[in-house]
Amino acid sequence: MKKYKETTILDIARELNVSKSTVSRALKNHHSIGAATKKAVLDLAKKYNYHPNNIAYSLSKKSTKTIGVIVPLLSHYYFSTVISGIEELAYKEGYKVIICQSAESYEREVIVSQTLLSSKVDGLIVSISRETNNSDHFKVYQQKNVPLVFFDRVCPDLDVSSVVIDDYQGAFNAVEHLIMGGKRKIAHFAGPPMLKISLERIKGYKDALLKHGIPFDENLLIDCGSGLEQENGSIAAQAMLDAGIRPDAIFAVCDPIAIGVMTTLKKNKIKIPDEIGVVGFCDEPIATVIEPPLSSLVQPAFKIGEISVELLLNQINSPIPLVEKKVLSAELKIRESSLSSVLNDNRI
Amino acid sequence: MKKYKETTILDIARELNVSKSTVSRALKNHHSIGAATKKAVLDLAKKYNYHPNNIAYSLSKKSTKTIGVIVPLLSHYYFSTVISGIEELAYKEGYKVIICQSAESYEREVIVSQTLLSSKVDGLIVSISRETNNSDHFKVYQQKNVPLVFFDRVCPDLDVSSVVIDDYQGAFNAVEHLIMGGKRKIAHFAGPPMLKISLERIKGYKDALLKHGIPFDENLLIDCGSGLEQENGSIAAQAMLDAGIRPDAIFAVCDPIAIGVMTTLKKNKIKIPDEIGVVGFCDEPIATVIEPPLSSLVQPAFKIGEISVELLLNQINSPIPLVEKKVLSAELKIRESSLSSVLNDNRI
DNA sequence: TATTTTTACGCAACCGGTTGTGTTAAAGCG
DNA sequence: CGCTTTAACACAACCGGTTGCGTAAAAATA
Repeated sequence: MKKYKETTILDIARELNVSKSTVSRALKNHHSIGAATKKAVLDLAKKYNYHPNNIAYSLSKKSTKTIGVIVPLLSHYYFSTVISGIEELAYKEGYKVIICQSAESYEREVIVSQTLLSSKVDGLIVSISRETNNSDHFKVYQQKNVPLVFFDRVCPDLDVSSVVIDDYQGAFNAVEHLIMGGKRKIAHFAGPPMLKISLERIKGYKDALLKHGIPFDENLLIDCGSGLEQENGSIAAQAMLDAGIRPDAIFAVCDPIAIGVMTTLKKNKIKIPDEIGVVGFCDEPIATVIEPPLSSLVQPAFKIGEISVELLLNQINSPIPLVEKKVLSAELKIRESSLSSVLNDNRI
Repeated sequence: MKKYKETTILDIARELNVSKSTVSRALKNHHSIGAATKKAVLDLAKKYNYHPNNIAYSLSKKSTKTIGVIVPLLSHYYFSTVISGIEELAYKEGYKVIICQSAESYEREVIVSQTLLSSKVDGLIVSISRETNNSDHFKVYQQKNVPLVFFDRVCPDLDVSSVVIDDYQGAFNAVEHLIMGGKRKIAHFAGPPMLKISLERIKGYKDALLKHGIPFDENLLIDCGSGLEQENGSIAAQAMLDAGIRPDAIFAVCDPIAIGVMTTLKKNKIKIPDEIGVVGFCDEPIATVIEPPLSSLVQPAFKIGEISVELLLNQINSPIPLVEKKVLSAELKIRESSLSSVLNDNRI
């Protein structure tokens, strides 16, 4: 499309027989500009529908007033909620937000992080893809002193600000809740070992068993493959049943997996929660809709977004490098899927 | 954070005793640069970890190679899928994507559209908020000749490129399907009248009734308030039941509403689909998980995203203004929620 | 060998803002 | 009334790239 000639500061200056700097200053109400001049400039700006050129501004100020965000997938309720939290605070502080998805691909993550770097974002908020096991593309940020905050999924080898939830404690509580309900043979459908959160949740699972004197059984630690989707849960659950493994409860690394597990269990006419209780992680909206409603660990997603921005701004405004790590706790929301009928009998 | 001195094209030029332009051209493999010089430049660029400054590039080229996207909410599976489609094609064509949400707020939509304009996006793809009934903020785009594409939710008073699905036909098919299943007293839970899609779906609903000789009943056209969330559906459904209105089928303007309706029906011990059949619109993933699985109209969301980019690029590359309107059809996915037991008897 | 091409690169303007440093005339001061 | 302030604005450099045009030397051609 043929380009439209934007009216610039210079156009206004010429028409008013003043200098560029005068117009620039008039536009931002600088004190050293006469009232009459100011009015003339403002009027003309309105008349010509003047819009400042952010690009030029950014180039001269060396700041874009923009923060970049990279998430694995937008289509997860959790991530889109975090983003809402990020936007809320960012806009309030006069920052724009550029959102990118890595689509759970390491390669794509590298590309968008470089693009964002070249676009000179003032800071970056990231939750890494599940494939990512190299952090060189983020080290460049550190090298160039551009503020970085990780949330939820962090790079274990990077010492940067982060806000995560206490996966260990969350997992521990979930499993203990199942034990309290009289469950003894509790399986864990685990996430990709690449992600620290997977490992933390496994640890919480094991420690809860340990605390209650239940020996850890290798066969009950189920690998869901590389995916975190419903399908992976379904397949893994069927495989488990086919292998003759029959737990009395399942703690899944995330809700989609839990949902997949539940559909498979129902298909196999296994009663939830009586025969097998289920607990998920994340509390996606779907958890309340499935039958029976799924117990899950609620993560304060919106707050995580806000805190991420807060930590980022702290870095942006700090004269020296800053590293802050926040840990929030996930709250166990008990619904029917884990409400064993023996619950009351076994409660301590 | 104290700013890190980025190495620029000029730094490299000085160290090599060549001019800026030579370095610039060497970096992009221009033919008029000697092989030795090229290599020297590339080597030094790598050594200093040079990253081109996109801001400067954009300023001089008057093109940011960026397309803006505004959606009402990221947390809807439909929208995030459209975005994936947009990103896919955009990246392939060398464009970056900036995603913003209006949060279904007119005010926020105006702000982000202005921000995007100042950021000099090369084009904008929009699905408007449900509050929006003024299009001045988009007219500025037209005025400045920056390409615009609407998808799904369009501004009725703007003559611009758009890609929408055939809401009328979709609704018609859904309702006819219910009629074929023997349903006669079919209610429609409608969307906000601000949105054209709501009106189209109402029209399809009415015409399907008409075709099959069923008189339209005002009382069966239910207003869900301004929201499109599950809660709105629940409330409206309960209100309907409380008013003594008892249809034998419900066609909901979207899946969340349908889900809300279903939960209320189930709470009232009404059997789905035997007593009341339900059909939604959008085919969110949740539709397959709820019990019984929800019949819905599948929108080719990913494709809608791709086509939006295609239409946008057509404009960007066209010497003259261009307006193309694409209409895709939604496919009815029949699941249990609308599979009336009398289906076979009544089929024509 | 004289002349034309080609190769390889430099110069400087330009994109649209911001900002430190003048400069001039009016106002304030003792 | 002479001198210092202050108000109001102009100049020009700068941010980091791109690009049209000019030019000198080397290569090709006549």
